[in-house]
Order: sequence, then structure tokens, then C-alpha cells
Amino acid sequence: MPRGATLRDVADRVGVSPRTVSRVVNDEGGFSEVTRVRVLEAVEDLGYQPNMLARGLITHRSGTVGLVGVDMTDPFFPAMAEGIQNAARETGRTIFFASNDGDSQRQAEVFRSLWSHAVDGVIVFPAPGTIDQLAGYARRGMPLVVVDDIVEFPNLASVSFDLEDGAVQAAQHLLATGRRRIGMIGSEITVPRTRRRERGFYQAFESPPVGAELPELVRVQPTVSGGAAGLQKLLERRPDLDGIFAYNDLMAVGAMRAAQASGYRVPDDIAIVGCNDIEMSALLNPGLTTIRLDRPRLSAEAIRVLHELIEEPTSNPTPLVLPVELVIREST
Amino acid sequence: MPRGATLRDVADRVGVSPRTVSRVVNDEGGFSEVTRVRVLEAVEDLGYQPNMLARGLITHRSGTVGLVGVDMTDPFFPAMAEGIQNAARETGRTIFFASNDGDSQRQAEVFRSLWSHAVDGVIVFPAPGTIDQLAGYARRGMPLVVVDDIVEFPNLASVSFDLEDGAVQAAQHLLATGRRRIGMIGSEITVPRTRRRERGFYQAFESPPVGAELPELVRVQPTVSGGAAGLQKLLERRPDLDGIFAYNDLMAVGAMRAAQASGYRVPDDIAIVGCNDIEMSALLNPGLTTIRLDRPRLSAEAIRVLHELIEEPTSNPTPLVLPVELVIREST
DNA sequence: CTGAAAGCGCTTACAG
DNA sequence: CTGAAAGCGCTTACAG
Repeated sequence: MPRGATLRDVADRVGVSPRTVSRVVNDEGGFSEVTRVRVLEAVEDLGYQPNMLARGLITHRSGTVGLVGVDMTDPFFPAMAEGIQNAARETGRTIFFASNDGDSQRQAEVFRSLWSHAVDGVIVFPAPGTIDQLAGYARRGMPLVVVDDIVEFPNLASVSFDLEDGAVQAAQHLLATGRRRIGMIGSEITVPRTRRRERGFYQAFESPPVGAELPELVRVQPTVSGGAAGLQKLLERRPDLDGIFAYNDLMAVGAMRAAQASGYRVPDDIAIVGCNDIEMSALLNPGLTTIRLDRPRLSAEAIRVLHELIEEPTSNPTPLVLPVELVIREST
Repeated sequence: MPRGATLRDVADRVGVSPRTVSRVVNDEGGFSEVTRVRVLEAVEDLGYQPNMLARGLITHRSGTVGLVGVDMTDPFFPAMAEGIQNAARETGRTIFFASNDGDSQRQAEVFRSLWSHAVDGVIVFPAPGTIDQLAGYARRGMPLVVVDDIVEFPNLASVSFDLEDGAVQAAQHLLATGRRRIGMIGSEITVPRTRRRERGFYQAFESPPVGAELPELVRVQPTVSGGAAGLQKLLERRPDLDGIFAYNDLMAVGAMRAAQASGYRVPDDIAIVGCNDIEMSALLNPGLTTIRLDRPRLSAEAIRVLHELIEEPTSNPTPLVLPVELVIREST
């Protein structure tokens, strides 16, 4: 941490008090045009940059926002993080970034650190089972936005995608295109958001078309290899399976490769629908039919809601749930 | 930015001076066991967390490190960022994250902000043409590590991959597997690192096998659609092309899809080699032969070198260039 | 082993 | 329109 010019350095050069420089730098008004020009010249000459540490100590605004993801290598995450980072910059805030690795302990460490650094607020993709932990920070006055989950708590907002409906759309699409023996490869991580996707999936079978059989469900790790394992399990139960809905696109890819390796053709023998529409999905062969999430929209809403919370900490915002859309490609 | 318990709150509760609490919290020694226990109890009870803003103001160590990427949605980046973030956490530092979008102006904004927040150092994937900008910050005392480029400057280290050799390996592999009419799809962004890859590519043709023709080169945007356009351009020049080396995997995917769309079989008619080994490359059909970069290694080295620079700001580190490896899959 | 004083670089509240 | 004083929450340098 190098030392640059200070308010006093600028003041000494111009021959005014630090208070006057502060007024000009923050454009508070109450100074003459001559003073303004001379101060700004000195600021330029000395390369003065205000020290946010000193400013934050007084104003209780550090100009920083925490972004806590699960794992940056999740292909769903980077586009969201990029959007959040851009939106934050436009409001003059810088992003602290950290991963919780889906682990409650690690998330606790991360929040301790963010608290120490006096962040103005945090956007978090919560580790499973950490809502109480988060609510604790919200109670202590930290503005918090939970992404990808539906939570109601004072000083804590939540924004998420309507993936219950996404699962309905996926299953209905499989049924509408003539599939009758359908399986879902779900996630073995048991949190409300995984359960919602399963609920939507089953909901589509409440008034099934003629000939549709009861759907199958397996739960595996939400990874490529998990998806492959899930497909194997489903085929053991039911070798004549003709449609798959996977919890996410990575699992769908795994299932697709495993099906092809077992001699099934996609989509001729088995149709596959994923979820998330990650960048890779359009580039696969065959292209993956999936549920598209408007990630730029979620990024923008998350930052917007967080800023509202920062300005008005007592408000009790209602959870925001964004619509999703089926994208049909060659895998169905 | 909420207000938590302060050193004084803890001191008042125990009945000692803030100075004593400071000693215990920082484990400086010079206190009795009784005092230690009572202070730590009070710290626990009050949920005291040191304010890094106040501490940083005095110590000139903020406990933060900047990570400046080009664009988080570049599939090469997230695994690196995750590694850097984990390594930083182990040394008790938190990451400020920002993208420069490959733009010099934006990078300048980002650095102004990082300077204001008094980062202890920065790891940067530089925007094209910004070495002078970065050298300026290094000169002002900011420890800096440049990734993916070779730079020599006081107080500034650089770590990168030997992609000149990677290009040699790629071209030699194409030649060794019998390809004779080979093209390279290069990047239109003109910086030393793109030129190095082209140099390596040509180097492999300095003593070519019998029948090998002079290679072709086109330069396009380093994206999927750029790769597709690049392949079209190469085929216009030379419809009997039988081997391609692409600047990165995204371009290789674009070239692969474009070749297939034009009726060429991969690898039967045209073999394709990419570069970077992003996660997607193993999941394509056919799987992409490419140059693997040891990203965890680079992350670890970047943080290690940065910490050395933070401890010893005057040292003049030699650029670190890491070896790379060809990964053969079905596209060749 | 412990504490009073000064000060990091700013802003707030006040006086002129 | 301008400035002197106090203080944010800590650490440093010193005294006892």
C-alpha cells in the first residue's frame, strides 16, 4: 500500500485549508470559481486520489460491495459476476469477490472478512443451509441480497429465477414432442431451489397426455460426471427411456455423452433438456435444448435492489422472481 | 456499512485500555494470561471484528489485493480467478475484482479505484497497450504482477505461459499426423502475446516434412464467430486445407462448426488444434485437441510473486514463463 | 505487564 | 466563501 498525495499536500500547494480542498473534491459548493480551478489543478499535478479508507471511516460508506459466489468455475456464474461488476462500477462501487465453495464454514469466514472491510452491502449465492447465518448479518445492519433463492427477512432481499416454471416448461416440451417415458436427473444437494425444480417437473405430469408413463427421478452430483451417472441409473431402471430433463446444462452434457456412448442417438432415441443455457450449450453437437435465464437482468436487479437496501435499510423487500424461457435446439 | 463493536467497547467491558485489547487481538505479547482470556471473552461476546479501514490507515496494509481481468466471461479466466482468490484467502487477503474489457481507459479507471482503496498489490491481465500505464503505478509503489505477458520493470513481475512453444507443438502435431496444407486462425488483437503464438507456428515450418506447403494465416476476432469467419477466409484461399491451428479454443470451436457446416468432416478432412484447454473442449463432439495450460500453477505463482513483491518492493523479478502441454483428442 | 498521547487521512459540525 | 477543531477506529512510539 503505497502513499500518495493527501488532502493536506494539495492544500499546502494551493495555500488553502484541507477543508476547502475537501469541498472542491466532493463538489459540495461553497467555494469561489478561482479556488475551484486552483485546487483542481493541484489535484491533477499531484495525482491526488482520495483515500477511501479514511473517508469510509467517517462516512460509514466504504464504496465497496461484496459478491459471494459458490465457485467461479461454475459456468453459470461468470456472466452474472461480470454484469454485477459492471453495474457496481457505474455507481462508483468496487467489488470484493469471494467464493464460499458451497460450504457454510467458509462462507462464515468470508463474511467475517467482508464485515471487517466494512462493505456497504453484499450479494450472495448462498451455500446450502446458511440462511440463518445471512439473516444474522442482515440483523446487524448489513444490506444483503440473496441470489437464486427465495427468502423473506428484514434488511435482506432476494432475487431468483422461476425455475419451478422452467421445469414445467421443460417437461411439457418433452411431452409435447411425443416423449412418453421421461426421467429427471436432479441434484443431490437438498435445498429449496433444487426441490422447486423437481416440483415443477412433477407438476407437468398432473394431467399427462395419453400414453405418458409416470416419470422417474434420480439425484446425483450437479456435474458433468454426475449427469452421466444419473443417465446410467435411469437406464438401469428403464432402458426404453425416451426423454430426459437435467437439473443443469453440465449434467445434461454428461447425460448426452453417456447416452451416445451407450449407443443411444440424441435426439432420435432420447431427447434431452438442460437448464441454465450456459455458453457451451449452443456449441454442443447436437445443440442443447435448455431453459434460458436472463442473467444480465438478474445482475441488474441484484445491484438495484442492493442499492435500495443501502439507501433505505429498514425496508422489507418482497422476493423478486424472474421469468424464464425454453430454448429449443437439436437435442429434442 | 453498519457499525459493530470497537476496540474501545471491548476495553470498557473488560476494564482495560484499548491499547491492551489491541495487543491481545494482534497477539503482540506483553499481557498476562488472565488479561488475554478476559479480553478474548469480551471479543467473543461483543462479536468484535477489527476495522480494516482504521487499521489500514495506519499500517499502510489494507489486506486487499486487486485482480483485474479482461472479461470474466472469457472461459479461460474463471479457473484462474478462483485459484487466485483461494490462494489470497490463505494469506488473509481479500480480492477486489474488476474487468478492464480490454480497454485502456477502463483499466485506468479501475486502477484509480484500486489505488483509492489502498490495495496492497494487483494482479492484472493487461488490456492491450497498457504496459506504460502499469509501469506508472509500479513506479508509484504499487506491487504489480502482469499475467499472460512478459514484462521487465522494477516493482513489477510477470508470469505467463510459453505459448510460443505451444504453437510449435500444435503445428508439429499437425505435421506429424500427416497434414500438409495447414492454416492458422490468429487474433486480430496486436500485442506481443498474440505475435508470439504466430512466431511459434511459423517456426515449426522452418524445416518442414516432405510435401508440406507454406502455411496460411488469417487474423480475426478471438471469438467463436471470429473462428468461423477465419475458417471461411482460409477455405477461400485454399479449399483443400487439411489442418488448422486456432489462437484459442473458442475460435477452434467456431472453426469446427463452420467446417462441418460446409460439409468437411473433422478430423477426416480437416484436423483442428485449439489453445487453452478450456472446460468445454473435452466435452465437444469431436473432443478438441488443444494446448493445456496449468492454470492452478499460474494462479499460485501469481499470488506467490505478488506477495514477494509486497514484502520486498525494490526487487526486480525476472519474468516467469511456464511450460505448456499438447492434449490430443478426436479433432486431430 | 499496562496505558496516555499522537496521528493515519479524511469529514462533520460549527464559527466567522 | 473559508478555516480551526474534533473525531472515525485503530496502531505507533513512548513512559512507567
